[in-house]
Amino acid sequence: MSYCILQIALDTPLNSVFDYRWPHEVDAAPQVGPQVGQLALVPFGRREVVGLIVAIVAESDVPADKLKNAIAVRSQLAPLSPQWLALAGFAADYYQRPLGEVALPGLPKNLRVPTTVALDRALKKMAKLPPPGDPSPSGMPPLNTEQREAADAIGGAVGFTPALLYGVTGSGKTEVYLQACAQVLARDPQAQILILVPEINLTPQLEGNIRARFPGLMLATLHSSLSEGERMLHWLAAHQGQARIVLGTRLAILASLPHLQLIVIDEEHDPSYKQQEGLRYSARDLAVWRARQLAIPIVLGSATPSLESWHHAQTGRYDLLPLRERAVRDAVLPTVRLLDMERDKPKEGLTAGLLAALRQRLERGEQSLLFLNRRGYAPVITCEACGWISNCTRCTSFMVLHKPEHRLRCHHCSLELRIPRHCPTCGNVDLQPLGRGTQRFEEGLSAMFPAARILRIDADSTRKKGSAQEAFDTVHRGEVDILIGTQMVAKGHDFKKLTLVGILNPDTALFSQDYRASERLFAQLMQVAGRAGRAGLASEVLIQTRYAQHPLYSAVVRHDYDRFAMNLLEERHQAALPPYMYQALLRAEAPELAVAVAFLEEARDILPSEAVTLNDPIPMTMTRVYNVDRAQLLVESNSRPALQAFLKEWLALLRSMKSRVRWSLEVDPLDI
DNA sequence: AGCACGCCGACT
DNA sequence: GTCGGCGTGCTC
Repeated sequence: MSYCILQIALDTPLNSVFDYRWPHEVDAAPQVGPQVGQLALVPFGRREVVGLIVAIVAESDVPADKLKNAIAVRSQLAPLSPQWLALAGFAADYYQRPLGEVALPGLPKNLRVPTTVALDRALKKMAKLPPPGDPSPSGMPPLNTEQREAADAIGGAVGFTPALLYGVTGSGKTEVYLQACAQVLARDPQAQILILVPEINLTPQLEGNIRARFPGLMLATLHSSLSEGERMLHWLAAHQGQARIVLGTRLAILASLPHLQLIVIDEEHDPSYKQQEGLRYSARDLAVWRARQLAIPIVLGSATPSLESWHHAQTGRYDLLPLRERAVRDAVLPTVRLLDMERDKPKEGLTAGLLAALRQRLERGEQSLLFLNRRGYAPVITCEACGWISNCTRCTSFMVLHKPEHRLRCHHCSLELRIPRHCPTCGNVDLQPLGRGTQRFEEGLSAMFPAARILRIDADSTRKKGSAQEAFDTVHRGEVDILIGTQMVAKGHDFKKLTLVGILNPDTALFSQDYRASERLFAQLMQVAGRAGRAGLASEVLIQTRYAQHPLYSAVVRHDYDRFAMNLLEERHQAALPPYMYQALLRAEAPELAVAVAFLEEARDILPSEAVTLNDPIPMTMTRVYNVDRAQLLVESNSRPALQAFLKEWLALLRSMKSRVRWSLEVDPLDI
């Protein structure tokens, strides 16, 4: 009996692999032993955990008395492919995290427990499933010329071919995806396709469309609201090649797909492709890397592409596939008009122009949507006598007035208070709400349109599970005249009777510290505007603004993304910002701001570099959240490899500082 | 990150 | 006298 050494990546912040002994017969055939890419159960400290075998070697540098034996190898499961391991390895390197922290959390939880009962049960179930089936599509609608060209370009592409499918709402992007998929599936009887969407609950119709188009194929979905049992089955279906199409959210980019031939990223500009905690990866960027590595085509679709992708399309790195015609039957671009709040003074926050438009829709029995990214009744209450305002005691933010619940609520730490009867500092009983949220608009509208059926949809009104769906169903059944909502109503849903979209207070994003705010605002306005005019009825988008001359709004009015993007890219170029600059952000948090800043100052000076610029630490805009102060340090370079090389060395030094300050690094940050 | 050990305050 | 606070130290 001799042994080999398994090098195993574990889900721990420790930046290394761990060596374990694996006993084996000296002349055992090599294929019966453990293989790279398999999972293994190992003792780790006082626990038993599942890790990933990343290498098998003869000797270990670890002292023999420290080496333990691996307990078991999950040999019933085919190993993850070298390509998959390379993807995880790239993500780990690029985002500067240990391999195990990247590779393991993406696997179904039931694969990572000491027992194999769930795995064995799932494998048995999968074995009973009928074979993959017939890839032939049912009912292919005719395409217009542009759609045909785009579908053929994607479906017929050979090798790494990144393409940006640029088309407004209603230009028929989905049909292009589906017909490109049909070509790929028909060509290779094993081909698998990965389709990513921003949020799966918002695109239930896409799943339906795919199932209807490819009735004989197995489709697997991967997203966070699956049960553990479902997740295991769907993951296995992808891993074993049975699922020919995998539809998922950003986490699906790490799915094991041994025969992947095409990747589709729908709404590629959507910020939810960026993970906002833990490993802060961009599923879109990893997808492009994965496509390059596998030498397969990838299509990024959007009506308002991210500037990064647009830039690549302009410079020829991506093929630009424009859809400029309206292909969807009855789809009409809405007319966008600006309502100048300086001239048309609002009443209850609503201009005369918007009120008239609402009245008209009520008379015609059509629906209206009012969009406002601010929930609650008023963002703050104040005492006019002494100037007191409702600050949160734990955060650098205001306590938001929630009138129906009779509460002041902090949206950052969820602190709740009863509404004070009088001013806490001077005793004045006359406390005034300042500004307007969805609840206040709802109240004002009810008073002005007592006969109208008004529904508010925001995080507060849909707290109960299933209540959001119920609310949307009510709108779809036509039982709502005026819908008022946040973010939540901006995506996905097509309301057939909706002919008016009012945008209530978009101006704040125009002057944000965050240089990406205007890019996001434009995308968001175009997206909400797309909710109207889906059923051939002439429809209008009205934007209430104090800055009616602002070029962003003129671009929205003209539906002119091209020009808007061109100007924005020019600005970014002048100001040396992404996509002309590569960034990373070091964040630190501590009970005292000074401690966090001191840590960042030390970090700034620890590794002098020519190729990267380390800016001075600054407190975050929202400095304090839940009694913790946060600050950040921006690292920039015009060379991605230089930035990467610097970060690797820098992080090793930071880790060795052994500071008590909690810190984290984000590569390619979206919010600054 | 877990999960231990370890040494000082308010409870049955 | 114990339960438990979270400081710090380790994981092949």
